[in-house]
Formats: sequence, structure tokens, C-alpha cells
Amino acid sequence: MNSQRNCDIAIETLISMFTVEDGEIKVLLMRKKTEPYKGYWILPGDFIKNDETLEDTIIDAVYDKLGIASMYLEQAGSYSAIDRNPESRVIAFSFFGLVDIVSIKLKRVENSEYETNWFSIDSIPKMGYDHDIILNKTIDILKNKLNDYSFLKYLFPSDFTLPEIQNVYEQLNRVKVDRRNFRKKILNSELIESTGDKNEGFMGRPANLYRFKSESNSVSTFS
Amino acid sequence: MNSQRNCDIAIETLISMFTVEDGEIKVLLMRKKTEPYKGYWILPGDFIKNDETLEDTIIDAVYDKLGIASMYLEQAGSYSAIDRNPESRVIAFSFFGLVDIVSIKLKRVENSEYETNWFSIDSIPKMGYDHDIILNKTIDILKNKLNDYSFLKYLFPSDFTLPEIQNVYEQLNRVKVDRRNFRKKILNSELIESTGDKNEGFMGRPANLYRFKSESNSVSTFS
DNA sequence: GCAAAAGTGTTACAGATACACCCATGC
DNA sequence: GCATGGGTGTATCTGTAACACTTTTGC
Repeated sequence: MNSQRNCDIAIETLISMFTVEDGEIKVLLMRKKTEPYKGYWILPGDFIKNDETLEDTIIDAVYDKLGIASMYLEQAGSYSAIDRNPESRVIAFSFFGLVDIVSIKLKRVENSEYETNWFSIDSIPKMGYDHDIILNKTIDILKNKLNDYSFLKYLFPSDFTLPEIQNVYEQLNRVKVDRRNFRKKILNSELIESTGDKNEGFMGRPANLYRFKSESNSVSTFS
Repeated sequence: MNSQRNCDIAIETLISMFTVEDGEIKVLLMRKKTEPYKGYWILPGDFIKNDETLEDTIIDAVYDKLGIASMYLEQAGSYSAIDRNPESRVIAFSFFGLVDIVSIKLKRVENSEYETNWFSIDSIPKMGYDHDIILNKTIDILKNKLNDYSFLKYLFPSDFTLPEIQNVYEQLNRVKVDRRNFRKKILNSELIESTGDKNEGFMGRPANLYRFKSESNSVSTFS
């Protein structure tokens, strides 16, 4: 390690945070209010500070800008192309996050300083910088993650129905699966248990409600 | 993105490069010649320069310090603990690399400036900084990668025997598998083909030699 | 001819897939 | 009572796991 260090490079963290709302998988984006890319949507994030790890930075950014205090968080990738930011050299570290919509609605502090919106991953708006590339890469990670049912607990900790969770699975993988086979597989996994309640008030027969069996149930988890 | 950028943080890249030699999975380490951690072994790498991506940096470091020009390369993770370097703030980006021992021996330029050595992943020496943590994390990635037989082509492009490749599989996963089942599975994958030659001159019956069917056969690949 | 290591085929089990009818509720 | 969506069981298939003897070479 005898070559020179270089300090003209800034480091930012960016997060692709996913949730499920109304049966759709959505990602949280912010609208940029200044040039360049004014009016475009971007991934939330921040520049790193001296006394912070990358993880600290992203947790703070998510809390300060989005009002979200608890989530599943994991490193995703790095983006270091020389000209990815037209103003100066910035290297980005991308994170992958999962939150459940119920806890967001309960805990989220509305902050008028930032315009944010949840977009379905099937209709992403025009994004600034290389954030569309970063987001698409993270969506691929999401697809891989959710093949393992245990990650669903971050999106649906409690009071979900099997048809709901099957719907998310089918959206993400763009397939239709047999209801009986899906139920067998997820119930055999022993990850979830019935709450005893039913999802009443909708058309048709009420669905049973389930929850993930809780050991270490969420809150800022790192891999 | 309105918080201040901070330029007091250096960025380094580090690589855990693996090969197979004499039936053992090995990683390439360098011995540190200056304090701190003088005499300890560390992962090869370098500080990033202004006109380089992270990938450029690691490719250059591997070529300049190790004389290796061609490999499979992939991002692994980032390490940003405040005090991971006792001298100053340095964030590390870890890469994962695979090379085959034959091409190393053919192409490698010996460079007396650096003391390097291939260590079996079962007997890693005392390492400086947090490099043991980084290496162990990358070994986990290696284990996952090699469950997919197609990655074996970076370690064994040609003229390998099935017992050799089975031995690597067994070492990595610390299991013994049935020879017949292993052969069936890898031959059914249609990834490899017989070269027609045999591995003569050893004890016992000579083994058939195989090669990976080549479409896009190696050379600095990124995922 | 004997020691060493490679090559081979069949059966059993488990996980995944395909498939159709009945049940509980709202209107 | 009918439309809507949820819940259930069985038969087949496919991939994985278990298992022992024969073949080719060096010495």
C-alpha cells in the first residue's frame, strides 16, 4: 500500500427501499429539487461523514429524509464510473432495504422538505444520474432474495394472507403458480403460523391471517 | 443531496483472489513490509486514483503487484468502520477473483518488490488490519459461487479430471459426495466435454480429461 | 498379481408439479 | 342463490441420494 491516497473523490450512499402496498411491490424515490437533473427522481441517500460508516450514513439519511426508523438493510454494490456525476467525482455505494407498509404508516414522520413517492417497480419514472441502472440492479437482488421465503418477513411481518404473499411472488417472478402448491411449500417451511383471525370485509371467502414466527423479528438488520 | 461532502476519507480496493493448486483452494496474500502490521499478511489492493474506477484500480493492482493479467472479477463488499485503519480513515472495497493456476504459471511476471504467497484457505496466516474478516466473508461468497458449476471454469478451464473437481467441491463444502452422483450431475449440466485425452503417469487408472465448453471463456469478466 | 485410483448402473426417496372440486362470505 | 375469492388432497414426475463391483494403470 505505498501508492498515494487521493482525496478528491466524494462518497455517497444510495438506497433502493422496497415495500408492498395494495399488492404491488414499490420503491421509494425522491424528487430532485436542484440542477442538475432538477425534477427527476433519484434514489434517497447522502454523502458520508467523517465519523460515520456507510451503514450509519444510510440509516441517518433514511430517517432524516424519509422518517423511517427501522428496516432490513444490506449492501448491494458500488458505482464508480468517472463521469457518473457531471459535477464532480462521486463514488456511490448502493444499499438494499425492505420495510413493511404498516410500520411505515405508523411510524413515518412526514417531512415537507422532501418530495417522495412510492413507485411500482413496473413503472419507474425517469431517473437522474445513473440511478436507473443502480435501481435495476437492486431489483435483481430483490428477486433473488425473495426466492427465500424468510425475507418476506420484512415486507409482511404479521396479519398477511397467503394469497397476498403469493401475489407478490408472482409479480416479482412474472409467473403464475398453483395455489395449492404455493401453500404447501410456504406452510411446510414452518416460518409462518396462523394468527387465528380472518381477513373479513372483502369479497368472497375470508382468508386466514398469518404471521412470521418471531425470533429476532426485524429492526435494522445487517447481513 | 444537500449535505456537505467530505474529502478526508481515502478509498482502497482489496482483492481475495482464489485458485486451485495441488488439489487445494488457495488465496493470494502479500506480506506487509512497513509499519503498521509490518510482517503480517494482507490482501493485495491499492488506493483509488482520480481517473480510475474501482475495477480499474483492482485490475491495475493485480497486474502491477502480482503480474496477473486475466481473471474473473466481481464486487464483494465494503468495509467502512471508523477505526479499521489505525492511521487514517480508509474505506475498503472488497473484490472477489478467480484464476486458474496454469495461466498464472504461464503468464505471471515475477516481481521481487512484493513478497506474495498462495495460502490454503484452511490455513490462513495472521493478517493485518481487518483483512481476516474481509477474507472470511469472501470465502463465504466463494462457497456460494461454486455451488454453480459454471464458475468452476475460471479455476479449471481445460484438462481437468472429474476427481480433481470433485475434490475441490468436497473441500469447500466439507462433505464427501458419491463419485457416481457427482459425475452424473456435472456431466448432465452439459457445461463440460471430454478432451479425449487421459491423465497418465499417476498411480491407478488414468482419469479422462475434460474441458469447459467455450463460449466467452474467461478474461476479466464482470457481473 | 497386487495396490491404487477411475469408471459405471439401478433402486429408493423427496421435493416439485399438475390438476378440480368444495367452502365461506357479500350482495 | 349467485358471484367472488379461499381452502383442500392425490397422482405423477424429476432430480437427488444411496449403494458395490469392475477396469486400467504402475510397480
